[in-house]
This record gives sequence, C-alpha cells and structure tokens, in this order.
Amino acid sequence: MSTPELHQAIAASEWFRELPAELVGQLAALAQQRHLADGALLFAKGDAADGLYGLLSGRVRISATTRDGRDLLVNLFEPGDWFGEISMFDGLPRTHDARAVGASELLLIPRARFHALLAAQPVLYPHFMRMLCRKLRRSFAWIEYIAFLPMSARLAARLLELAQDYGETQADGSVLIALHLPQEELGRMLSVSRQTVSKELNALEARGWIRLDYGRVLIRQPEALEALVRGAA
Amino acid sequence: MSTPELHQAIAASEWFRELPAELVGQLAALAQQRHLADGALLFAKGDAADGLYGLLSGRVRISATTRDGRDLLVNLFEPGDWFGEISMFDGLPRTHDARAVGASELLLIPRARFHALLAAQPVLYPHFMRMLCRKLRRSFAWIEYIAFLPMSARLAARLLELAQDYGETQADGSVLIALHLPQEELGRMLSVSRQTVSKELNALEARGWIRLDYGRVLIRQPEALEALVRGAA
DNA sequence: CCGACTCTGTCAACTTGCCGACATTCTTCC
DNA sequence: GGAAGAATGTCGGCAAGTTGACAGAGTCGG
Repeated sequence: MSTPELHQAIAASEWFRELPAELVGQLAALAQQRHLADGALLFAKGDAADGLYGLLSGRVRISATTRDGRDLLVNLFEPGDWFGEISMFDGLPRTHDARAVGASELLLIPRARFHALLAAQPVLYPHFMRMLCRKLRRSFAWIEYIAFLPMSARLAARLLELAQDYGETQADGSVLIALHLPQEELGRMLSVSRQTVSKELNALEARGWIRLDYGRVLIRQPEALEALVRGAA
Repeated sequence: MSTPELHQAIAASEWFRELPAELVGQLAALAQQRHLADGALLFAKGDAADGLYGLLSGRVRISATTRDGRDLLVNLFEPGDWFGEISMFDGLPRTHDARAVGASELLLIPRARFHALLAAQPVLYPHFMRMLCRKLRRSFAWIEYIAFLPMSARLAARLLELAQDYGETQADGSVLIALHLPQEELGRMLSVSRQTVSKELNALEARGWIRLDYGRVLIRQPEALEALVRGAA
C-alpha cells in the first residue's frame, strides 16, 4: 500500500478523524503493513508489546482463554479500529490474545517510533487518553451488566451493541447484524452456554423482537430490546 | 493545610512518587481542600466532572447503584489514592457514585486549572496514562474472574486484593485486613448474597486458611488462597 | 450492665443456568 | 444431488446461588 493510501486509511478511521492532516501524515510514515491468514495469532496475553495496531481489512478477535480451553470473547474489531494501546502506554505485557478472523491486513506502528512521535507531538496525548477512557467505560458498563442484569437482558444488550457496530439497516427498517454469529459465539461473549443462548433467542423471536437465521440475527424491534435492558436495570 | 504540607501529601502518594518536585509543587498550587462528613456524597454517576480528587484522610467508596437499591462496590480508596480522572480526560459524566466512609479530607484539583497545567507540562501525560491503564487492567482481571472463576475462587481473589491494599501483617505472620468488612459488604463487592459469602468464608476457616472475626477477616495462609485462585483458573 | 443495633449462621424452597445427549436442519463443497 | 460438517432445538438431571425467615452472637453507647 502506498503512503498516500495509508494516509487515507488512517484519516478515515473513527479514531483519528479529528486529527489534523499533518499528524495523520506523521503516523502514516511510521506504519508498517502486515498480513495475517485466517485464524493466525497476532499476539497472546503476556507477550511484550511490539506496537500499536490498526485494522485495514478482515477482523480481529480479542479474547481471554483459560488453560482448560474455555474462552471469553472480549472484542471483535473491524476495519478502522485501532487496538493494542494499553501495553504501549504502561509498558506491561498484552492483556489478551488477538487472532485474525478471515485473512486480514493490519498496520503496525512500532513501539519505539510511536513513543518518539508522542514526545515530539504531545498534542496526540489527549487523543489516546480518550481512547483509553472509552475502553474503561465500556469495561465498567460490562461489569455492571454482569452484576445487575439477568442473562436475558444481557443478551439483549449485547445484540444491541453488535447492531451498533455491525448493523446493516434493511428495507423494512430492521437491523441485520452483519456477522457470522453462531449462538455458541454469542455464548462466549456472555460466558453462557450455547443452550441457554438458544432458548433465550427463541423466546425473543417468539415475541417478534428478532428473527433468527442460520448463523446470524436480525433485530426487528430495537426499542423492545432497549426496554428489556432498561426494565431490568 | 499549608502549601508545603500539601506538597508533602501529594509527593507521598503512590501515584505521584516518581514525579519531579517541581511538578508536585505545581499540582499542589492548584489544589483546594475539601471536607466530607461520614456518608456524604462526593459525586454521583452522571454528574459533570468538577475535577480530580486526592484522598488525604478517611475513605471513599466508589459504587454503582440500581434504582431498586442493589449496589456494587467497585472500589474503596484510602489516603494517598487519586481518582476521578476518567471524566477529566474524556469530558463525559462521572461513571460511578463516590461517597465518604468516615469523615474524610480531600484535595480537589479543579478541571480547568488541571487542563491548563497539562497543556503547559505535557510530561504529566504519560503519568496519567499509566493511571488509566492500571484501572483498565484491573477491570479486565475482574471481568475474567467473573467469567472463569467459581464464586469460591473469586472470594479468595478478593480477599487477597484487600490484603494487598489494607493488610497489616501480624506477629504470627498472618495478615489482618484492616477494614470494617461485614460479610454483606464483601457480598456487594462480588455481587453475591450475604449467605453465600458466609458459607464460603466458613469453609475457608474450616480449612484453617483464614480466621473470622466480627466484622473483619484474618488471612492465615495467603499461599493457600492463591493456590485456590490459580487452581480454578 | 443493659438495650439497641449490627453482624453472623443456617435452613428450606425456589430459580437459573450448566452439561451431556440426541435429533434435526442448514450450508458447503465436491 | 449427496455426503460431511456446522449450527440449532430440546430434554432431563444436576449444581450453584437466591430469597426470606429466624435465631444467636458480638459491640457500643448511655
């Protein structure tokens, strides 16, 4: 990918939209390109930080795993997202595993260069602080959901979040979650069994709020799901 | 409190230990002092951010609350801790409620002044980024505990954390958690009922790993608790 | 030292969600 | 079009934790 194309890709990302063109240019100049095959491991929990990653195409799955094979799906990044900043800023090991879902293209801004740029351009700091704050708020919300909401409301909340990130509005106004999303995967997001997800999704479908399809979900009445979340809170 | 005393108080805090004296002085110059009576509300979730807080004496309890009165005890700060930085950096409302436990003295660094100082001294940024990263890692660990560990291991993990923060080593080598800590409060930390906490604590005591006292806990064998956490992970 | 209050232990009935098993249905790839 | 594999629906037994109730024990202030 040529430098102007890189510049374009970075400037288009939600995270760097407000950044002046000059700084985008400087970031682009630091970036290396990287390719990952489907399922390839980008980094694992405990690894030393190599740099900051930006996703150009494909998907990256962030998860926590136990020795006995259970795993928790923490995040699913799509093109335009940036991640891996935590280890960059505190110098400690990676907090999670990162794995490609489908063949993926990434940008890597290596650690040392990134810190040099930050030192030269402290204007960048508030920017990345907002990035950290956003993840913190997301974590807090998640913790509260687990603490306060019953499983059904948590599922509804998760569906709405997915619709926010991956939703495609259909002709009839309903929102299709444009993801290959088996119920087992949904279960891994909520740390709940496949069977429980299945039962609950069917209950939601019976009420006409969603429609189930093989490996995907269509949300017909987002307001009803929101009410379910709020009502339980 | 006089300015040199403030300077001293800030420099002594775990968070600002590495900060050069000059910057500590500049922070101290911005600080206002504030007193809170036992149980007084410092700020509530949803409030606009007034500033960054440092605790001089007493305790501050950070929690999330539902309309129907359940609450989740997220954090318990002690003298030397600083908090309230998230809303400062992203400009969004407070994420939690903060309430004094016992009469408390606080420092407030007002928002506008703080940002002026940051702009003048960007060296401060990496410092606060580490602060955010630390809270993020804590959140992640918590989420994983909830997802992966059974209640007993989560309780053990929480006790060890409390021992870390509030522990006083006794003559016989065991560690007393120097907090008024009713089992109900422990339950609110883990979002688990008082009865369950009671049963589990008694099981731990039966194994000789802890000793229960009225409103407090003594940890006799930290290693055993650690093994319990690790074994379940 | 006594009464009020807080904290703890315990029980039974109930709810939620897990797990294993098995049958069905849908998709994909030859 | 026909496997093979992936995803889903469903059931019953089981484990963990909740809720409400009540009794007993510890602490504190007058």
